[in-house]
Amino acid sequence: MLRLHDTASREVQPLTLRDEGKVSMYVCGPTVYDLPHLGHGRFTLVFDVLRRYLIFSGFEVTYVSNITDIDDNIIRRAEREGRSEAEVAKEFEGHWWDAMDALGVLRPDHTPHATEFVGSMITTISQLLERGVAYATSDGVYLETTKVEGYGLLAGQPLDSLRAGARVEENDEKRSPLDFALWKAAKPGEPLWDAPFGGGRPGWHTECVVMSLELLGEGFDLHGGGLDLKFPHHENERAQAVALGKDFAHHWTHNGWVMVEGEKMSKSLGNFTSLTDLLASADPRSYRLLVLRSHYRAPIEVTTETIADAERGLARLDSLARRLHLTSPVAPLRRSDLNGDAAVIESFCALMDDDLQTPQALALIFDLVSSANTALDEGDQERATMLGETAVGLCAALGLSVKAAHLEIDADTLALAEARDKARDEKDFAAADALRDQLTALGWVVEDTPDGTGLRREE
RNA sequence: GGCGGCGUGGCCGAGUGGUUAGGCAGAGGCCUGCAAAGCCUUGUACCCCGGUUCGAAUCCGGGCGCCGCCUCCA
Repeated sequence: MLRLHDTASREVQPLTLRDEGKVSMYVCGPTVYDLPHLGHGRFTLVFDVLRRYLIFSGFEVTYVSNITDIDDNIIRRAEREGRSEAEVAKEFEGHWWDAMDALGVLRPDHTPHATEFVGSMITTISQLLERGVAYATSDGVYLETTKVEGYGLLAGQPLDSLRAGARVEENDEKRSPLDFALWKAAKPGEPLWDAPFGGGRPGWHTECVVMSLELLGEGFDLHGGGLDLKFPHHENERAQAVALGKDFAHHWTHNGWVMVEGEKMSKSLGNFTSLTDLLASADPRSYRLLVLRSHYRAPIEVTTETIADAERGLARLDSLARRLHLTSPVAPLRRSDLNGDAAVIESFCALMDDDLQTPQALALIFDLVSSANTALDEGDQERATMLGETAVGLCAALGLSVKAAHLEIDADTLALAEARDKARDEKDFAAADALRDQLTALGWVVEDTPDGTGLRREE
């Protein structure tokens, strides 16, 4: 069974399952008020890899990831741009899915929107009030964290230090600085939902508890997100579940940060902060490779150099796929459907089962690439294909597709290639080289193959 | 202030008490008409100072440097 780092215990632990063979996971999604950034890209890739690997391992996975479509940032933007919150949310949710599709991140099985669950949230908040663990103030409803058993578990810090660092707010009705809003009373002009405790909107931490419990049920297996969510967001989700007397997530996993050349993130330095920009200017697969190349809990450095480096690594994979005419499966691959080098697949799984050691798993794949190329050079087509299929299959297990597909080549280009073959046959190398130059100028990379001039697009 | 992480060869980035990570880039060679792709070979690496040990980059102590969280930012 897969062993994964658990934030609550701060140890790598077996992922125990509520239902045998089935994994239920909830990953906190975006608040859609702006374009997705690199951090969004990383966490979605990390958990996409986890999900795909679980599927590869034969589990039936239910993956839930929410869209927060109402919050202060959305309200501010809507106000600034003179349009509705729903319009803002819709626009940026569109950008979100565009980016996810480009990254090859599988769509969640369920994508709850906060605004669809306000009724359930109101019910939940009422229950917390009834239980005496929440209280109303003039500006909303708060959870009384001091009444929650084990508050601070995920933060991993003594409550005193959390308290010491808590922001001093103008609201002195809060009984503890750590208490957080379950419900925010609407100010004039703000969108609101009616509730017994006054019109307003839900606080951020409430939606994920309500939606995860409603869609996955009590005691679901895994809750994930970026490192920054562990406190206060996940801490506060957990606090509500505990206060409700409900069994919440059994395993907490958080991924590390994205660094962009220290703190400088200006576009003038050539750094990417918007995922949308990155995806437009580089092969989207390069970001997945970059993410896989370091451990999911380690910080990663994203620069134009590291992206370019990953793109060249990709070229090596593509090149093998091209030599062997292999293509990646479209649907998530299962181990039982992969025929290949059994020993290597076994090693791969052992690495992945040990807290997702993707860097070593990649090393294994690149070793396969070398072996397959060697076999090809030695004329052992059968062995080369077996090794190549293993490599492509393991890439698929990580969600990394290879690009061997033959491109549509227009008639003019084809004519140039044929003319070059003819010139080469006639040993007219000056003419052949001139034709190659022409093709290069058109953006093609010319590679000689046993079948004559081979063409591929320059990346 | 409290808590936590990190410092590996030109770059990125794993790992480990003694044995080749891997990728990219570089050098040499093979293949090729020449290239491209591929293959082979190659690289004095582990922040500093002590200590433990037969042996430490890996363990312990100290130092230096960098970073994050403690603020509804993934």
